[in-house]
Amino acid sequence: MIVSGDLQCLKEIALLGGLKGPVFVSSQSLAGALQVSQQTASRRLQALERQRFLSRSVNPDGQYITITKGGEEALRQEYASYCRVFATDRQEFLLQGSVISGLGEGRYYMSLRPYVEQFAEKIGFEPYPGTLNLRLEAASVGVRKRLDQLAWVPIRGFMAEGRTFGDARCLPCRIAGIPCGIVVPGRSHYPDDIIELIAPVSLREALGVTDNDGVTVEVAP
Amino acid sequence: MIVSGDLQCLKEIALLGGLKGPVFVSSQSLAGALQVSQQTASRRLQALERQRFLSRSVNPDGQYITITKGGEEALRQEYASYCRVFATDRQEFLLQGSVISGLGEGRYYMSLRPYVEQFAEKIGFEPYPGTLNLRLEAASVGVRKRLDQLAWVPIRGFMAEGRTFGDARCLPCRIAGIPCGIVVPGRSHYPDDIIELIAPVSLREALGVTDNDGVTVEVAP
DNA sequence: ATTACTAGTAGACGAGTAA
DNA sequence: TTTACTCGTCTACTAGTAA
Repeated sequence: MIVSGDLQCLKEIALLGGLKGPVFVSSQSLAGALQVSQQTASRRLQALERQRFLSRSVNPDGQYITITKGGEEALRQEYASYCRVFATDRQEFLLQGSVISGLGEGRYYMSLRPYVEQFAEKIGFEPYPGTLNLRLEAASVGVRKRLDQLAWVPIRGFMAEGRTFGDARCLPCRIAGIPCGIVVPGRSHYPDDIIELIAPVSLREALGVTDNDGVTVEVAP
Repeated sequence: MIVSGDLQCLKEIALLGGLKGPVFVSSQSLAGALQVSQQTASRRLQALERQRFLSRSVNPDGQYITITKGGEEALRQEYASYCRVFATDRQEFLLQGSVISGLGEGRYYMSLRPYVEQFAEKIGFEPYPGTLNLRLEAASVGVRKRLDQLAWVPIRGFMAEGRTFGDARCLPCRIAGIPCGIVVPGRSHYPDDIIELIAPVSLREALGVTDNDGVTVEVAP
């Protein structure tokens, strides 16, 4: 097991080209890059050599360093860890739920021009006047929560007819290839297990579904 | 500057999902993963919290940990290093955005000789005094983040007229064949969806664009 | 210039333990 | 069970310096 300080040193040499061939380095310059003393850099190199992560030819005016197969292996392992951390960006989320009846509010809001225009501009389609409400499976509720980390599109509220229409946010997604959006009203705390969807068409018609039918929503950030 | 031991700890939490949301961890289990004592793991968490790389809610039976923006940035920086080490395939990135008005600061900075000379030397052109600001499409914001893994050209700050002008970095790119550069001020936390561009000519004139017009930026490392 | 030894020491470590 | 404190040990650091 390589210690993190040594690994950091090995990475620095790799950045200088130590994987492709010998690089000329002084313990002084390496110390600068690692923000440690020259002595510590020197000791790190000795340690890495002893563990056979690199090989050196030490000269009176510097040294030529090459990273060995073993060293490359150690670096690749670390690289793989970071890939796993950030590969989640391309991860796909699937939500499973069943159709329920809403209160008809969706239809009202989706007919208001200021909202419609924002959706058209920001999401890429004019929403059909009406929303599809889904009750999520228990297993999907956790997934739903993770969606909050993604890049939702903000929808601004407005004033009209003497009242205030609040902010909202929308997350683009797909159902059976149809572009949709999960819409969440701004402040009101929505139940965890209910989502409301907009689409350019009537989803009930396009999918041929009615109350209690199962639906899968795909979110691919 | 985050020390390597702390970074290793932060990475471990990221692997457990600390970037997506709170993860439940005990210092004991973390200690096992890091091959250190429970006390050391606990100390690492305190250090990371103090440096605002993560936030915690500590309970009598464990703790919920979330990695902050700052922590994610530190991890991405490390990831970027490894990407540079192992980058083999050259891929092209396309950013789509629309022209917005800046605050006129770009014009000021791009008229300062120490900056101008560095751009001329390192990027290959003298920047026109003024920058083009773009608001990125939602879909391009993710692409923008990935650009951080490429090899940006560092621009050093300087002192003049009794004040300090900060570091910056620049990534060469093209718009409609015109060589450009994306410029990001050193430390200041820039909005994710805004980029600032320099070019040897006035981009507004050369492209014939004005506010809200769409522009495509090509980055080919 | 270099590398890397010795010496002295700051600080990181794990053990024990309280809350 | 937890977290995280104190404490004693010893590692790992920097400074000085030889080759």
